[in-house]
Amino acid sequence: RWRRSPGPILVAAMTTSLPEKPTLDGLEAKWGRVWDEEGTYLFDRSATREQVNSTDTPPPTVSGSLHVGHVFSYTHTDTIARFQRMSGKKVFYPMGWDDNGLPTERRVQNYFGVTGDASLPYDPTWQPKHRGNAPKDREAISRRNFIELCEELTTEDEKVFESLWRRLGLSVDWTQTYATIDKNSQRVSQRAFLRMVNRDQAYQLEAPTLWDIDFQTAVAQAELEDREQPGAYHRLAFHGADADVFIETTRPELLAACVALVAHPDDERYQPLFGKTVRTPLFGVDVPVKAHPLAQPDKGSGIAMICTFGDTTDVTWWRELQLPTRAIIGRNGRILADAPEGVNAESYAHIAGKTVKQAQAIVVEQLRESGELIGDPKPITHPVKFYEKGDRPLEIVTSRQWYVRTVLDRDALITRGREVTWHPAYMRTRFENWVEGLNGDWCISRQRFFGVPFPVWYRIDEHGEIDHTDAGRILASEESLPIDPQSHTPPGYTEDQRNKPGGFTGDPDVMDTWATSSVSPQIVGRWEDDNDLFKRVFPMDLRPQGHDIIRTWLFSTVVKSNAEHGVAPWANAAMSGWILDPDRKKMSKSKGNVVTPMAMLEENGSDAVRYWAASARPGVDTAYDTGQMKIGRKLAIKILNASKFVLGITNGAPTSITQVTTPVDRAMLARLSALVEEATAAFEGYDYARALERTETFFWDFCDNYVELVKGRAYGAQGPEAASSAHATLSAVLETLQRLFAPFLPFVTDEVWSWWRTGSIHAQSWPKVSDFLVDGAPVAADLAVYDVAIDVLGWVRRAKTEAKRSMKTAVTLLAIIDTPSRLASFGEARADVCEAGGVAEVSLAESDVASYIATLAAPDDAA
RNA sequence: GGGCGAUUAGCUCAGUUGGUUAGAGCGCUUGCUCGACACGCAAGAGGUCGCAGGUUCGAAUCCUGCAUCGCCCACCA
Repeated sequence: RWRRSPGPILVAAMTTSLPEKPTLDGLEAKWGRVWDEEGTYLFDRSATREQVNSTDTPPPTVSGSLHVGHVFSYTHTDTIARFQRMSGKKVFYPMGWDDNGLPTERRVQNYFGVTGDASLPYDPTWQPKHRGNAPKDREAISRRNFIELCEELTTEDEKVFESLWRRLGLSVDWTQTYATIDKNSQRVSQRAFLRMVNRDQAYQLEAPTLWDIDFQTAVAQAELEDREQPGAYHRLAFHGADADVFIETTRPELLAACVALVAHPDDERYQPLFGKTVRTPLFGVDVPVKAHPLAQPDKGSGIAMICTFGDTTDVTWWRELQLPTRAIIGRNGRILADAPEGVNAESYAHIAGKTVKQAQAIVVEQLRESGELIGDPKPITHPVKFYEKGDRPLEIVTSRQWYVRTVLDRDALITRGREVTWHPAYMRTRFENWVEGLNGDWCISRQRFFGVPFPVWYRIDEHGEIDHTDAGRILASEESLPIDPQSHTPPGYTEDQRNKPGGFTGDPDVMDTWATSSVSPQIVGRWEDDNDLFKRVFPMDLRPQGHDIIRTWLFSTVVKSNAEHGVAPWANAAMSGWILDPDRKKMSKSKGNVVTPMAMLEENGSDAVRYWAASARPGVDTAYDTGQMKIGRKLAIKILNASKFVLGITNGAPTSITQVTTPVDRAMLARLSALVEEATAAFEGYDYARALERTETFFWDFCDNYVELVKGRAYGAQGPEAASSAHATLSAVLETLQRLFAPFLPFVTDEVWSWWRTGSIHAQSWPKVSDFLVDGAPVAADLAVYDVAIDVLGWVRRAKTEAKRSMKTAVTLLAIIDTPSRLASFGEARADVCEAGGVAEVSLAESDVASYIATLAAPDDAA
């Protein structure tokens, strides 16, 4: 088999030798190392705010499993960061690790087989007995031992994440990393908290709170989700002075906690009862009948029992109607041991200590016996509130918690949201829906171990009572942060006064994970610790995140920024979509269809995976699609081969677009300029997918049509000047395409760039329309020359294909019938078309309708 | 109950202010080893643009209603 090798002259003139057989293998390791060594992505902190583009990178939960969705959305952000960098911005692109909160605690519990117990003393010599595969029965250890394990494990997890991100080619500045539990983050969270307390934007309150009985902590409205659950309407008889009143309830076990009945003020059926009392069945408590507009006449019997507390409506009624409290559910979800005052102790004794579920069965049985249950319970399914990570329904218990004001600031928060440009724009509606639907302030305290503590102590009076009032509260000074009130001593006290009468006690709670994540811009910008840096990066340019956490992370960040700075925290918020199974269902672990990201990268190559991710338009849910990755891989290989070929012809020699003289080449240059304009506009609108798609389409056309068209001329078939025009055009297009692809395919583009240029392509400038001006003006070009040339070349190809003949078959005569204008355009490209198509002779004829007749050489002639 | 998306070829999706025969890739069919690339090249088949009305010279695109799917929110006795 004959194959021509590159001539010695070409090789000698090469600035860099081209590989004989280019490959994608090993590019991730090779270029990842170079970028790291050369500091390609380091932030230049001497830049002013105007010169900076800053990204508020989402800190992934390191204790969670690595998911394909991470790779997907972080790639989107990376393409934008790379575009900004090439556009001349000093890019501030940090990386955070969310090692805060419950996911970490859970993972530590399972991994080491331990459980935290605040009552145990710290044991510095203690060592875990298990690492992975820990048994179910867990060893209780002190809070501090537990936290040490959290830190140990998250450090390991962070390494796994970082290696994945590097492999994926994120252009993160790896000197700018943070963890949501590190000292800096703790200091920023605590400082932001203290300032909100001092401005009365945060406050402590003992009140009914949504409570997870398994995690034994308060949870916030934002962490709730509804789940359809089976239940049943139980019709109960309350005893009035004249007659029984019937209510329907799904929670008969709360009967002992009933404090009133309520009906709508306009409900004539119950108006006579308002102001009177009725006696509860079984427990024999006299409760008032009240009127309230929230009561719905068409629901159940139209009159409801108010318990403390069955749901959030109960809390509203209880507060607005100023009802007494008769709590019966404890923090562990079991019925309290002692009956509330006035409740029949004998009946109560049956349910004391039982779970809610057990208590319900017992109460129903007792009601049945007493005849106060009317008929059989009617089964229904209804939505019940759950903590999003929980397994049992939430209860409402009274507890002391810290809150951040949000309800009163609704208007300001909406305004802040409108200062942000949303991508896609309709996502803003979700934010506004959420803000408008707020029904309480944001509860930020959690009764957990691993998290940022509240920098607060409380005085203990001489009777041993903790003083939670303003006077009794001791706030840490900002200079002392971060502090842990469990191990640090407040000013004016000594450690031996801890938890003693006349002494002090530390706030036992930690902040909700979102209370820390919500200051991510302040954390990465080192607010108050390095205000010189902060003012160069804040407010930030971009918050990328998933649309599922608009009500949590996005919302809470706006709350904090509004409270502290009075501005929106960023100019743009870009929402990425979900990753779905190939069958369009949301990917889930339980279905066993989760692909590990590292395996995905290794199998397909990072550029290919990035191509798949970047092909999805902003905010759109996307199927996991290896087919799309294969296309990306083919594209990357094509870039290798096309670059090798073009550089083989042009020698990699420097060229100038002033050498572009041939009409076909001028048309190509004009098209290239239009591409740059379009790709730039797309990127500026955060539509990376569009920029990629346009560039890709252009590239394949360039390879299949333009290169084929000018190949002969580039080899010198039409003389040196015509060849030089082709060389200059090929070089300009190749260089521009390499740059345009760089944000998407960073590995292969830096590889091909290195074949003929020095420095990383990622440090080069993004192409500009002004790059294609000659003497200050766009290149004079007739775009039709290229279009007609490609049309005619297509006809020649079709004729050969339809005849099932090889593309090298000669065309003895090509008759072109077309409009005068197109025939004229063809004349400008005639030599290239004939060369590329193997056309010996052309005849032209005018007509309004384009057509052609191609006469192919006889098969024998080909030989 | 309120809101937001989506619905275009077998599959995954473009279609940017309404404008000539609706596009791409994958898959499929038929061919082709021309001086880069078989992880390639060429050509081809394949769609009444969810349904029903309306506006317009002209609608995948604008308006109204409906259907299906998905998501967000909701005080759910």
